[in-house]
Amino acid sequence: MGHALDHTLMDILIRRRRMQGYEALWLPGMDHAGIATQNVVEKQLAVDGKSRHDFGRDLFVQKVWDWKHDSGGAIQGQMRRLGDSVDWSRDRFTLDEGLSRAVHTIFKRLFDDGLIYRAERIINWCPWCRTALSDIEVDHDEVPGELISFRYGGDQPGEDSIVVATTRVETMLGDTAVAVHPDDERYRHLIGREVRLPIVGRMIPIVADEGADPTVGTGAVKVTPAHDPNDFAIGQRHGLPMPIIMDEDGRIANTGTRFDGMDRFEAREAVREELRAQGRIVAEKRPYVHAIGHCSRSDTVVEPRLSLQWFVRVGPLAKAAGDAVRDGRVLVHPKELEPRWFGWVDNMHDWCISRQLWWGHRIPVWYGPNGEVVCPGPDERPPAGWTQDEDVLDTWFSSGLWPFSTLGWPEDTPDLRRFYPTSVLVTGYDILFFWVARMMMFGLYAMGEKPFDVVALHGLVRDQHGKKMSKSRGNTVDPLEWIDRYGADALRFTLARGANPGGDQAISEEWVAGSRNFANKLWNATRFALMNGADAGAGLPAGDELTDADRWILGRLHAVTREVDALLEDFQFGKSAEALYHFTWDEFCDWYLELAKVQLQAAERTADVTRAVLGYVLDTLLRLLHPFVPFVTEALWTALTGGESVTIAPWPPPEPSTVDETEVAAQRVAAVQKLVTEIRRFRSDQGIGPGQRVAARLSGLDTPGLAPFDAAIRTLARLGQPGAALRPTVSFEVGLPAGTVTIELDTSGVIDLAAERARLDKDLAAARKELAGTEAKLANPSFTRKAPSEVVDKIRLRREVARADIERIEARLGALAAR
RNA sequence: GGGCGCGUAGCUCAGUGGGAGAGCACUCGCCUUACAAGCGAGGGGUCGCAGGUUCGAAACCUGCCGCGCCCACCA
Repeated sequence: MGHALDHTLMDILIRRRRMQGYEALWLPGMDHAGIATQNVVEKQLAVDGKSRHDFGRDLFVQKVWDWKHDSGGAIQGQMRRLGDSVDWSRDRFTLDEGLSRAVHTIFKRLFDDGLIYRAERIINWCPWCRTALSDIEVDHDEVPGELISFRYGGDQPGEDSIVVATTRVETMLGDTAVAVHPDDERYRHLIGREVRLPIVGRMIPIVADEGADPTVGTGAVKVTPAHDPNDFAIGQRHGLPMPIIMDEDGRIANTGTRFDGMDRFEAREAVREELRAQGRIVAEKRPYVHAIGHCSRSDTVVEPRLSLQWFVRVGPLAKAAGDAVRDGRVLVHPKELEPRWFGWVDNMHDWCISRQLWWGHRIPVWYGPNGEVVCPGPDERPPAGWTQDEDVLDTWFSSGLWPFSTLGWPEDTPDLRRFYPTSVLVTGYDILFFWVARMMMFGLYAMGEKPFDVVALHGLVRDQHGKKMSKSRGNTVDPLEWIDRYGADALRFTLARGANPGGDQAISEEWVAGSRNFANKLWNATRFALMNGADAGAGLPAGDELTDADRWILGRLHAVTREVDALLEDFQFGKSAEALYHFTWDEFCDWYLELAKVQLQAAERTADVTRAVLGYVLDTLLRLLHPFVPFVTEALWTALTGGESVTIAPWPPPEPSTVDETEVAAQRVAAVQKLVTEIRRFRSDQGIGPGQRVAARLSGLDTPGLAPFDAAIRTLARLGQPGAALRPTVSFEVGLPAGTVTIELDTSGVIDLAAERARLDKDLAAARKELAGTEAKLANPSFTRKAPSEVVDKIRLRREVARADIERIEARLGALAAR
């Protein structure tokens, strides 16, 4: 689902840019783990004579790298599960040639610059995948374990002894020292002496090392240099032996004890019990909850292990990646995620890039018969008889090349010159370090320039309760199922609507159904417009021919256009989708279309103007919605305009057209909405059926300028014309900012007095509350003195409205009581 | 241990100094000639708790409680 989100957001940006006249290039790629993602390159279309129409579909170039074969860990995992029935031999697969060349090229450059080296280090080893892992491929989870304290030495009376503690007892088989802090008075007398290592029987020294923290545990720490990063550092400082006591599968090995061949967890218990039998255990804490590393792929507990691996010296690369954001060349959006970026690039360990997998880009280093090590270039041949390193590269090593290798690097291609650096990378924040950081480091290093201007990060797609989707939880959904049921547009609109920068989104089938309903609404609205001769080619009529309703919807349309423009420039997908949703449904469909129905019945010229406005608004609206709802808008827009495709239609310009007086029009329409809603409310409270047309006299329409809306109000509120013989049995008033309208109805003598009283009581209570609130504020001298005058004026107006409402409602209630 | 963030309607979430909002869910009434995947009306919130700043706080500050994520070689 995350892939669907990437694609959706990216495609929204792309479609808008193309409609704006940019040449936009979308570079999707399948990375090793099957994560689909993409990048966009956009450049203002240059002066090569192409009109906007010329670059319709065929300039929408997509380069799809089929990297899915390059999936070391994932395929390795599958192989294990499938067993040996599949032929997984290395030469059954081929790597993309261009990518291999790019990988080789950058490896050599880094190698020659001394930024790649081979060394014996403690690395994270996954005994299940049987490979080294980089730091970020390890997840730290809290698990209940045990903390065992036990005694070394002291076998004979008077013999030196020292108590150490560990959660991994079995590692004691590889201990080569015990370390204490040099200033620790408790152990000063022991420094330089030796104790006998239980079970194994070797004598090991007690060394003084700053790395031992006197405040932790007993202050004495056992040292297993080959199986713990701290201990490795201590071992290096003191020149200790570093025996490896575990094989690649995580079994005890080469200790010369009976534990050899035993799985590490099995050995943990066995060694503990052996120590217990020897009476050495002085304390046991269980459960002892502590964070331990798990392989992010197989969830196996990772084992720190001394081994010979290849590393990237990340110092200068990470510094450059941090600086690019620090000095503003690259924008991390939203900005709140910047600290996360800096925290990482500024404290990065060297990157272990060698993997002991059978699939992937092999490390381009050859070894000679006398220990020579060379890295020949892609076009060079290693000396005959030399052998290539068996290890392959971390998948993220090749992924990091993506922004430029997809454009042809290392060749100097026109694409590369034109489109690098790219404009924006859209991806989830969960991949910031894995991938974005690699691209930044390699882009800055290989190209000498940032790979993108903006990193626009979105969040994770979660289930309807905000829980992370996972196979084990069983709450994953297949986007294709929803697409089958509700359409691709519905899924896309849902994802776009929920996408707030850097924020996770909960998604459920109900949301998708709601989006489907929206698309359906849009469809029906357009159908209605077409049935009534909406004319998108007529152009906008002159201002003085427009009704207030026309002016209002046009003003709103232009406001929404500007709003959506601004929001999309800021990657606010959710808010732009929301703005379009509400404009379409709540304003265009619910009100303008209803008002238009009346105008279409009016004089011929008025009807024609309405048809032109309908065409104009829908044409614009469909173009605005196109990036969000591409398929439906394509069908509707081509039907409406007869144009070739909305994908190559121009994006609506932000400038409002020659519509004036929208402010007055907006006020009048707002008054109509209030009036109609109040009449409907009265009807509803009185139990007058929606289909029942009731004759009514409206008075007071002139003052708020609503006289032209008389027919519209009657249609919307289902009121009939008052015949000469109308004898109103009931009347009520609606207070509007610019005047009060009185409605007199003939309800054939039937009126639900209790309901009417309840309605008025409720209004009265609200008005009294409003009056009390506003009066309290205005009675406060510091408010009138310190608050801005426009705020004070607004409160005064509200107070006056409340007073008028109360007076009117109380009079009505009084009249009611008299009956 | 460090960093970031979140607690607003039943659920999922917007709102970030001046009248508490959306979608879905819920109640009532409607097959009203674009749409029942719909229309109309309505109910529902001490905006986590406590202080503070301010004329005014859901919003800004401090503390507390609860939750989440990322980073981290503490035995």
